[in-house]
Amino acid sequence: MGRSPCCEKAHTNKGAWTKEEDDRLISYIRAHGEGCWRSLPKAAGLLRCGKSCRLRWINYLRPDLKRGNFTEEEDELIIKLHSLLGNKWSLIAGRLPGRTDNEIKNYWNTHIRRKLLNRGIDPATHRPLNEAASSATVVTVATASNISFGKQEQETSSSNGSVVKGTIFERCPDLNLELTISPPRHQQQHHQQQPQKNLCFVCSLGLHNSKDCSCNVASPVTANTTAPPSSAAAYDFLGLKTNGVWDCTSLEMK
DNA sequence: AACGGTAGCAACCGCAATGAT
DNA sequence: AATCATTGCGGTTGCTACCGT
Repeated sequence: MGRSPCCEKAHTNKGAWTKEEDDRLISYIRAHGEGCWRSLPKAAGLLRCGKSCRLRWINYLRPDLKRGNFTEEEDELIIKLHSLLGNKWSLIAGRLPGRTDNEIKNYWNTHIRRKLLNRGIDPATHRPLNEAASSATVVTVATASNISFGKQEQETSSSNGSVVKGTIFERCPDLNLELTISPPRHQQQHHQQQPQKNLCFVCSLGLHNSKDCSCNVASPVTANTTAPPSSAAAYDFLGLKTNGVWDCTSLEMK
């Protein structure tokens, strides 16, 4: 038994959005807020499916979007986050205020991939191209070994391709690339006003009191973040192990 | 000026995850 | 626990603008 279609395709528009459709969607969401995407098109008088409305709003009509070129800092941040998270575009987007997952994904595919290739780096593995080619090991986007927990790891690659430590950090030593746990976008808006402590990567993952902590912040970041007891759990938390109760998606509190 | 190739980006599609019943 | 509905994500497609010949 197949899934029911998300909308009556025969009665929906497709393709580029018109100014009038945009206006209708904006005014409806301003009046009623986001959500109920399935019923929104009918209520807003749009001949679009809910998914299309959601995509249009999230990617282009949201008022908090930052349009325009990516800065060099954003470039490097995306590269770093991609090395940690892989193609988790929504998570990466969560670390770049005003940028959307779709925008970052497109930017990655059109600009950053080429940029990395020009540097001689495999955009998929973030390792040198010649080395990536010779390595028999499939290196997932975020090997546990290239996460720095506030310590400068200087180990270089081994011949079997198992370990490359700190390569990205060495390339961009000035960049503050610490990940922080954050709620989804709509929740972020409520929390953005609150001042945030400067947390190290370990604490940002909820691993407080860890021996790897470099910022010595003892209390949890948020009340509903349960901290795994060790840095090994951080690897799980990032989805670096296979059976993930702790996987990348857990970075967003639902 | 015309044409073909390429790059960039908006939008769609299918699937997985999550929530509700 | 099972099923269905809905939402969200990532991969892919297709259109348009730009550039070189």
